[in-house]
Amino acid sequence: MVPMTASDTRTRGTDDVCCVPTAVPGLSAEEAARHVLVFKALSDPNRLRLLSIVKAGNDGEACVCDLTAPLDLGQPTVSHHLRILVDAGLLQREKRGTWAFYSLVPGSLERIAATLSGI
Amino acid sequence: MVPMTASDTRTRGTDDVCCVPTAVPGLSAEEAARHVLVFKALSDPNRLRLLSIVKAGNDGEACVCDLTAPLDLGQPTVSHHLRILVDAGLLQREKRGTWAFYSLVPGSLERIAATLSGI
DNA sequence: CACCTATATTGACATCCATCAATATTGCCG
DNA sequence: CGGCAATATTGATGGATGTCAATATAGGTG
Repeated sequence: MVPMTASDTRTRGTDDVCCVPTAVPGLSAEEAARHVLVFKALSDPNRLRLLSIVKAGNDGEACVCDLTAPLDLGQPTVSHHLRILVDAGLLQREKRGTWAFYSLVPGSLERIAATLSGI
Repeated sequence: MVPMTASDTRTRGTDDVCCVPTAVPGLSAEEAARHVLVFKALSDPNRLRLLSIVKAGNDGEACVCDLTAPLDLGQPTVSHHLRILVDAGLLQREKRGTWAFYSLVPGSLERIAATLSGI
């Protein structure tokens, strides 16, 4: 194998060399672990639908009982998903009387889009 | 409980009613299932780091042997993650000689950002 | 062809996660 | 206070997933 340093800027082709670590390490393990929390929250189809329904709801909010029927899921499961979305910073909860109303955290989706660019 | 139709535009408060399905159903189950594939691919810290290293690599590409060491993972595991990223449409693979070079699919991150807005 | 290197695939295993049933909590109303 | 309605929590369970060891494939070189 031909030796090749990290500062070598040649494009590597078939007859060239490989396995030269780049100078830029990319995302650290800590940054990656932080970013992944949001994507994990988005990694369930029912949670995507929850976000969608909440966003489309009256005044941009919806209560749990609005969300159980369209998803064909039990109430505890919906509460579970909502908790994950709140923990990820995507939804916020406001209790009014017996009901809990969920709404999008302003700017949260835009913040995720920015995270994507920074990857 | 006070009856309330779906076309009622009042804001629901403590002394009001709940459980009125919205006219707009939000994301369908099929759309959600399709969108979730990409977010699942982004839901692993090592895969985020792979994307980051590939993007920062020389000519925006990197081969598998560039990726094994910084992640402290075995080569089969790295290949496994790369496959998931390719299947999700985030990376593309080009084989040159013995080596396989991976690079970002142009516009893929921007497309995900657009997906987020459409949720 | 024989051998080596880089990458991919397979199988096994431990862990995580979505879901539900059952139960607890909270708040309203009589 | 007693009861009811809405939501949250807990425990259990089946299925998905990340990881590795072992093996297979493909391409280059002698």
